[in-house]
This record gives sequence, structure tokens and C-alpha cells, in this order.
Amino acid sequence: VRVRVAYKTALSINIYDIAKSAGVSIATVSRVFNNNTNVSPKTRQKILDVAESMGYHPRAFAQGLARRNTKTIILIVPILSNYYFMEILAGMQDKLLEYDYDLNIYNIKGFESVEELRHQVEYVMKKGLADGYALVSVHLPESDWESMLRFRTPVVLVDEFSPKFDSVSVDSIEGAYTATKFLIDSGCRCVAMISAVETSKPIRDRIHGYKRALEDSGRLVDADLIICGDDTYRDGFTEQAGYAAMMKILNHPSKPDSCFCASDIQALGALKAMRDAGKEIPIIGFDDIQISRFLGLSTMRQPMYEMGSMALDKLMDRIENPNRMVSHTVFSPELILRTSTTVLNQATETAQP
Amino acid sequence: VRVRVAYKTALSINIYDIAKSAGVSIATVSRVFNNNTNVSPKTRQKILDVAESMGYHPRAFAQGLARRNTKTIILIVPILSNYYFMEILAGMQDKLLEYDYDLNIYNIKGFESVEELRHQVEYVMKKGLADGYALVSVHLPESDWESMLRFRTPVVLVDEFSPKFDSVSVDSIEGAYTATKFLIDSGCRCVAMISAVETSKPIRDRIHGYKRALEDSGRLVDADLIICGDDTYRDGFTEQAGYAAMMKILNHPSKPDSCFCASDIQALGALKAMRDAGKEIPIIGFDDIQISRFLGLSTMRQPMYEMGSMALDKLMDRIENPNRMVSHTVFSPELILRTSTTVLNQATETAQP
DNA sequence: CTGAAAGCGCTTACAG
DNA sequence: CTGAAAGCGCTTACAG
Repeated sequence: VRVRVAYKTALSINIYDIAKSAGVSIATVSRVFNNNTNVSPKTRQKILDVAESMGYHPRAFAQGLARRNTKTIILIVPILSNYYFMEILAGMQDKLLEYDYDLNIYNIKGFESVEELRHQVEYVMKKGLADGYALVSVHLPESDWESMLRFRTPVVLVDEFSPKFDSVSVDSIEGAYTATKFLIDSGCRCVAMISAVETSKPIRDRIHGYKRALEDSGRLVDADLIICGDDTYRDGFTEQAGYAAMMKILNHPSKPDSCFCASDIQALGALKAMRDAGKEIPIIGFDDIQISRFLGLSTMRQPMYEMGSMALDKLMDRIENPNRMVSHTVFSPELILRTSTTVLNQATETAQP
Repeated sequence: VRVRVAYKTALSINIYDIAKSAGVSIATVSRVFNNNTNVSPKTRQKILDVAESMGYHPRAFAQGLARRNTKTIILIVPILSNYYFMEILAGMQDKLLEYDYDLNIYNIKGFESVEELRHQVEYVMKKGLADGYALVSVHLPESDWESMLRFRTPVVLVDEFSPKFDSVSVDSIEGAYTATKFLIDSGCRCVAMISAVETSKPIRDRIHGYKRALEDSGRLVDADLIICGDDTYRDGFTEQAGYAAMMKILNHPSKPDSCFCASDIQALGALKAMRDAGKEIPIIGFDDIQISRFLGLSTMRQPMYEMGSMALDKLMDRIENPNRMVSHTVFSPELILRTSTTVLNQATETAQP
């Protein structure tokens, strides 16, 4: 017997109610909602009408149970409010239109440690709410990735690398190297770097690339010139942190005359710091988020949209072919020159307006 | 008989497998995972160990079906990449820690018309994946809201108002009025407005408030001074649109000497336009997104974080008490004076550093 | 083109 | 503290 409060009652219209009203079996109702062609047009219309008038729609949970697949993929990201992520997302969403899948976003919130981050990611994956998972900017030690293999769930990594999972990323070492080398080769005497908390592979790689460029040019690496902001909110990937870091650079005894910045978002703060201080040095960021073009920030471009698009393809392929070989795509960041480096008077073949 | 490919097999460890391995019934396994206290410590530990080693976790779909509730709420938002939304989200997430619920984000993508927007929202709601829905900046005509009542699903509206649904919003008319009046009372001769596509209630209200302030001050309303950018991407709520609009204002024959801007995001573009043009007029935005403080933009502040937090409380209350009276909370935006209006030399009691 | 029935993996009174 | 069993709302061979 179905006894519910008024409110719940209306919610619980189910396939049996529709079948009864339409004078058919539940199998037929199900066929209509699954676009099965083996239903007479008349019956189909009748069922559709009844369903519409009663506000019926198959319960996703029941479908998921019966079908054993969910037709949805979940995108897991630690920091949502982030231009970088937004462009990755855009690429995924557009690509998604080619598939009959839904996209759901899980924002990992309030993790204080890598362990907690891992737990939260695993928690989402274990519940089995999706057929596959795209993890964007989830940075975990290799041992954690290894252990995640046990879920045997289709996963694609974006902005991260682990041998056992499909991934799409950018060569951060190369990008940092290119940017730093450009500044050196343009005649800069002292190149500082704006960095952030070194918990993630990408940031470590960028520091690595920066150092290597200096070494390759016969410069001394001065750890004191790798500068962070004061607070570690969001691991230092904020305008504020970039602002503080640039202020330190401008007042640094070595008097840096140029700067490679680990991310565009920090570079935006750095740009403002320079305006406020009335001093300007060339700066190159990393990412090429939309606002960078707008503000004339030179940067190492990541093809974020394409990365999102490609990641989705990989994930779908993995869902359909679980045993396919793991594949990694690593893009080379592209140096985009804009006004934040024009004083260098460099050849501007690659420059954009 | 369970016959699956290797890949699927591992996925399908279920409560029966655990029960068998632990030598108990599935009821006991279920109790352990539902934190039911009526399980002996020894049995509990045994089950937990077995589950851990086999990588078991209750399937959310099966739980949802059996429980008839999902313990999750879904947040629906048309435009994710938006500072305004981010702060609302932060308020919700922090509040969520008080409840035993998960938060899931659905990003409505690629809608071209109000109908499509409505369909997409309804589609998500109908699937029954959550116990309640928070709709942020979903702007629909009243008739659509009426018809959505038929789902009898707990819903809270943020940044939108409809009589039949709980809501949290800001008085846009008042906010626009306050900003415009401030400019007039500070001695501005000609106040322009940067506007956007008028599809949403908030933007219409802001235009309304702007006009009223002019009228109340005995000024003529000149429709030609209500200016939009050139492209309608995101209904014109972009830096680019704000930039273009401000360029028009600076070249306007009426020579506006101040500006009220419908959103901070547009105001950021306007600020840059003024820098590029080498002309500056006082400007007041709307929202007070984080970067505004950073850039010294005066603005009408919305208490976004609190709005998110309060919206979540309302939604939870609605889930628990479906028949409770509908409640609306409307905040009064607060005028925050920063450097973008300092030339007005106003008393700065309310100013922030 | 349609229906009867088994099964998806859980939860939850009920009984003990 | 524990188990047997009904039920959640669907899908999908299977049979006709």
C-alpha cells in the first residue's frame, strides 16, 4: 500500500501509474521512454500524453540500477572558481554534445591535506554515480594513483600525469624553459620567478624549467629570486599572491628586470602591483586564460579548450573499451607575446593584437 | 549467474559478496554502512575489513532506490564561470558541512532560448537525482515558474524571484537607485549606465532603479545613455562588453561624467577602457565580486556568501518540511566606495581601504 | 508490436 | 545484536 504525505505522493508517480492510465504494460511504457522503435505510433502517443499530464519521468536511480550504467560522467575538480578550469570545461561540454551523456560536476571542497583530497575523490568515485570520471587539476602522489586503480573505473586526468591513467596535459618544464629563455635571450639581466606552493607536479615542473633555462644560459640560479606571495590560499594561485610577490620583486636587492610567472592569475596581480608601484618590468605568465588576451599579458598558452575536448574523447573511449591501452597527450605550450613584454622590442611574428 | 567481462566483474562487487566473505547477512552489512549502532564491534570491524580489501562501497543508485531519498542536493546554474556564482557556491558549501548531504553541480549549457533553458532545468529536476534543487541565476518568466510547481520538488531560487518558491535575492531597483543617486548627489552632471541584454529580472530592475533616481532628481532620462557592449555573449555580462560600452560612453556626444554599471564584471572592462583611453570618470558597479576590492572598484555589494548560505538553509528546511510557508529574503545592496569614485571627494565613512 | 517476469543492489520494518 | 523477506522503480531478454 502506498501511503505518503500529500507532498510525497505526487512525487511518486511511477511507471505503473502510467501503464495503468494508458492501458498498457510497464514494458511498453519503458520502451517509449527509451526510444525503442517497437511501439505503435498510437500507443506511443497515448503514453506520452499520459506521462506529460501526470508529470512523469523515469527515475534516474531506478534506471541506473536496472541498466547498470548511468549515462553520465562526472568531472571532479578541487577549485571551481578558476578560469583555467572553465575553459577545460567548455571544451568538454561542447564535445559532450556528440555523446548521449550527461555531465555532472563535483567540486572537492575544503580539503586540508593530500590524504583528505584523495579520500574525497575516492568517495565520489566509489558511489558509482557515473560511468567515468574526468579529474581536472587533481594532484596526488603516484602511490595514490596506483591505489586508485583498484576501482577499475574509467578515469581521465587533465593537468596531471600518472602512467596508468589516460591523461591530457602540457609540458610545464618546456613551457617554463621557453618563457625564461625568451626573457634571457631578449637581453634581460635578472629574471625572477613568481611561484606558488609546490604541492603539484605542474608547479614543480615550472620551477624546474625556469632553473634549467638559467643554467643553460650560464646564469646562476638564485633560489631567493623564486618568489611566492604571502598567503597560501589556493596554494598561492591568486591575484593577491601575485601582487604581493611582484611587490617583493620590485623591492628585491638584485633588482630583477623581468619575470616569469607560474600562472596567469598571479600575473594579473603582478601587473597591478607594477601599476601601483609605477615600475614596470616585462612579465610572461602561464595558461593564457581569456582575460590575459584582454589585458595584454604575454604568456605560455595551454590549449585548454582542446584539452577538455580531447579528455572527454579519451574518457568515452575508455568507457567503451576498458582494456584499450593507456594514452597520454602532452601539449607543448606556445609562447604568446603581447604588451606585457613589448619593451623587449623583440621580433613579433608570433604576437597577437 | 553473473557473467561479465573482467573489467565489469570487479566493478560489480556488491553487498552479497561482502556478506558472504564476512559470514553475515546483507542486512548486517547494510547496517554497518549506515552507521547503525546495532552491530557488535567485532562484526563491524570484520565487515569493514572485508569491504576495504574488496574495495566495496554501497552503490548510490541502489541506495537511492531503496531509501527513496538521495541525500544530495543539486545546484543548477546557467553560467559557471562567473565570480558571482562562485561566492554563492562558497556560502552553500560551507553551510553544507552542517548537513549530511552531498552537493552536485549541474551546469546548464548551450541554451539559445528561454524555452530551452526551461527544458534543461526541468530535465535535471525530473530525473530525481536529488532531494532538492538550488537554482542560481536561472531567469524564467513567471508562467514557467508556475508550471514547475507540478514537480513538487523542493526548490530555492537565488538571484531570482517567484512568489511560489523560496528565494534569496537582492533589491536591484534599490541598488541601482542608490548608486545613481549617489553619483547625482555628488555633483555629476550626466550619469550614463552600462547595461546588458534585458532578459533577466535583475537587469530590468537595475535599469528601472537607474531611471527612477534620475527622475527623482529632476533629470531627464535619456535612453541613449543606457549603453550595452557590442556582442551579447553571456547576455553582455563580460569584461569585453563592458569595455566596448565604456568606449562608447567616453565618445558620447553628451559627454557623461559618471557611470553606473550593471555588474562588476562589466565594470572591470570599463575600467580598462578608461585606462586605455586615458580618460577617467567615476564608476560604480554592482555585485562586489572579490576582484573588485582588489581593483578599487566602487560597487553595490550583494552579500553573496550569506545568500548562498541562507539559500541552502531554506532548501534543507523545505526538504524536511515540504508544507512550510514559502519565504523570501531580499537583501538591500550596500554602497561600497573605493578608488573608482574617489574624485567625487565624498565623505568616506563607508569607504574601505 | 506487446506482456509477464526476473533481476539490478540496496534498505528497513519485523521477528527473534 | 542479527537475519529473512518485501519492496524501491526501472530495463530487458524471452515468448508470443
